This record gives sequence, structure tokens and C-alpha cells, in this order.
Amino acid sequence: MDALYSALEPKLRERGQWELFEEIELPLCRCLAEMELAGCRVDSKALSDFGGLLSRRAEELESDIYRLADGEFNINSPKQLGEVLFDRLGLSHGKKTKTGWSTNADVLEKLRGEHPVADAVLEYRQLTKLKSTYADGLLKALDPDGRVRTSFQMTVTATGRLSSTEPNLQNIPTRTDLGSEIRRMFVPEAGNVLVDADYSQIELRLLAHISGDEGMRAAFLSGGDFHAETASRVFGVERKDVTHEMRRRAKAVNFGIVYGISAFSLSQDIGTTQKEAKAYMDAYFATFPGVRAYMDRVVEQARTDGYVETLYHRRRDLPELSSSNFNLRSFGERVALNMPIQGTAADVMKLAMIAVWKRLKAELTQARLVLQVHDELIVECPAADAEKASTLLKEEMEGVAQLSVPLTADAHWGKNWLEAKG
DNA sequence: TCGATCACGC
DNA sequence: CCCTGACGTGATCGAT
Repeated sequence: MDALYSALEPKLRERGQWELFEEIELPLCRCLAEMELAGCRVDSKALSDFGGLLSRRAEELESDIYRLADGEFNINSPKQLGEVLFDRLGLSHGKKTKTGWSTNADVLEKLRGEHPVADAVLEYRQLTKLKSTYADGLLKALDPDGRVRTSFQMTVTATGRLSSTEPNLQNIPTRTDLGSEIRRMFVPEAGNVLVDADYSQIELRLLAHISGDEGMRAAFLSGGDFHAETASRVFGVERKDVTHEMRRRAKAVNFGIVYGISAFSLSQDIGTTQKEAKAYMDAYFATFPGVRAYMDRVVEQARTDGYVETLYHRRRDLPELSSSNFNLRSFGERVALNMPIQGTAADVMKLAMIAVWKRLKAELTQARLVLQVHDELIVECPAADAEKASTLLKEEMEGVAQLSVPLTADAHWGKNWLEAKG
């Protein structure tokens, strides 16, 4: 230990990362260890019943697909599926992969009007994914005491996020009604509840803070619906005249900006022409000029330094920026834009976890942190402590960093993870 | 065993 | 014009 400290401490200090180590990474270790040890209780009966339901429905779809395709084949093989769809049935193909025509969800959705088998395959894919990865996967990982225990990795991601393996509890379905049923099967011990608290728009708030863009800061300070506020400013209409479609498009632009999106991908996202998507991006940058200035600044700085860093000095090296390969260089630029935002969000969440963990130890000894999903924390506690735990989570998550825009978190509780999501 | 494809999360 | 959204994990296929 002494040898490691004497070798590594000066290196960290030189890079301005000693505080990152002492105040974030090191104290987080114990917190994560306790979370891993606590695990999450799963209703195994409900899970295995659900698995049975999925199997039966997948089997029905399987025979539908064989009938519609006029022959049997391995639906799980993209190669065989592609041959059936594009060679035998002659359906129109979209983009290519390295090995043939793509059969991904994007492509199948476009084929919906062309042949009923597309819809059947989409549904088949959803069911078999839920069955194999979640129903079977979680049952396989179940410990004898009825709890699943993930492993949180601190040294895997390039941005400072955690990752979760064996089982991955950071990608439990939420998007579809059928998929989110899996969350209903994450339950507390008898007499307990699950409390779920999540940051609202943390990455966009950090973009507003870090870029210092006045318009974007004002949109958050107004306390309203941020995507609708964005739409109002970008489309130049009164807040009350923002349509559902305008909000949807503004949301897609907000989302894409954080990742360094192109006009092409944005147009794919919102279903417009590339020209129209570019017009939205231009309007966005005209509305929030500080964001564009920040993006130019961060890429320029990254080219000079060879790395980017978060507010807490977590660093990512970017050798890609000096590549002669256009695609690789472009990738480096997108990473330079995204890492400081995503990474600072990860830093903030880690600080919040440490703060929550300390206060729970002092004030709610029966409560324990059980999961983290990037912008969301889940605590299991006695039902009688639900209100206190919710308040504690909200206070610590919101108070952990002082930004030039409000940092807000919402907390709910329930008798399972789905309910606790609120 | 491993790369490719696909699909789930944020 | 290049070619096209960050970060992850896991199941499955199929070539080796």
C-alpha cells in the first residue's frame, strides 16, 4: 500500500486528480461493496410465470412467421432472416451491414406496410429478448435467499460511469409496457418498500452550467418543461403555442446535442429530411449560441491538450483527434463533446451516493442503497421510513453540487421497482 | 473462442 | 465530399 501510494499519489496530484480519488472513487468503494452485498429481492414465482407466458407467445409468433414466410428457418439468425426477407420474399432492403442486409428494428419497421411478417418478427424479437436476457437471465442469477447480486465495475467505462454485470441490473426494461413488467418483479422484503429517486435532465443541466449559455440557463431557471421551453425558443412561438410535434422534435435535438449528433442521424430520429434536420440544428445554435461556442471551445482545447476532462478532473485521452482518418477524427470530436457532460453527471451521482450512504447510516439504519442506474438511485427501507428516505435522497442528490442552474431530483416509493418509478 | 448482429438501459 | 449519436452488457449465430 505504502509503495502504491508513494508511486501513485504524486502522479494523481500532478494531474489534479487527487481529490477525485480521495473524495469520490475511494469512498465509493465501500458504498458499492455494501450495495453488491445487499442485492435486490426478486419475485421468482412471478418471473418464472412471466417467462412461461413469453415462451407461449413467442411460439405462436414462430408458427405465424413460418406460415407468412412460407417455410421454416432460424428466426434468431440475422443471416437466415435476411435471406428469407430480401431474397425469397423480395422485400426492399435498407442499409447494409458487414455481412449482408440489415434486419434490425429500424429496417423491419419500414417493412411493416410491405409485408405482415415484419411486424411478427419485431414482436418475436421483443418476446425472445425479454425471455432470454431478463426472465431466464435473472432466474439464473438468483441467489438462494431470493436476491440477485450484481457486480458494479468502477474501472470499465471511458466516461466515469459505473457498469453492472452478472447480472446487468442497469438495463432492466422500461420502454414498453410488456418489458416494464420485469420491474414489477423487483420487490422489497416484507414490510419494506423501494424508494426510487432520479435526477431530472442532469446532462442538459450540466451542459447549461458548463457552457454558461444564458438562454439555456434561463430555460432551466424558469422551472418549466425544458423540452417545451426549448421548442418555444427554437421555433419562435409562445410557450402556450408549442405543439406536441414541436416538443418532440426539440427533445430529439436536445438529446442529440449531448452526443454530437449529425443532421443525418437527427433526420432519421425525427423522420424529416436531412435539410430540415439541419435547419433545426442551425435554429438551435442560433437560440443557444453559448452552446455552440462551448462545443467549439471544448474540441479546440482537446486538440491542444490531447484529452478532455470533467468538472471534477476525470480525464479521457483523445488520440483520435489527431488521426488522419476522417471517421476516427469525427468520432474523437463527438467524444470530446460528450465525455465532459456524461462524465460530470457520473461524478455528481457518485458524490450523491456517498452522501446518501453516510446519511442513511446515521439516520435510517434500516435503509440501504441497492441500485444505481446512472441518474437513478434505489433504496430499500421499512415502509415506515419511506417518506424520510425519499426526502433524504432528494436533498442529498440536489445538494451535492452547486451549479448555475437548479439540480433537481424526484423521488417516489412503492411495493416494487415499477411502482417506485412513480 | 470470438467477431458480428441485435436489443435492452441511460 | 467523407459518412453519419455518447456510454455500457448479454444472447445468439456461425465461422474458426
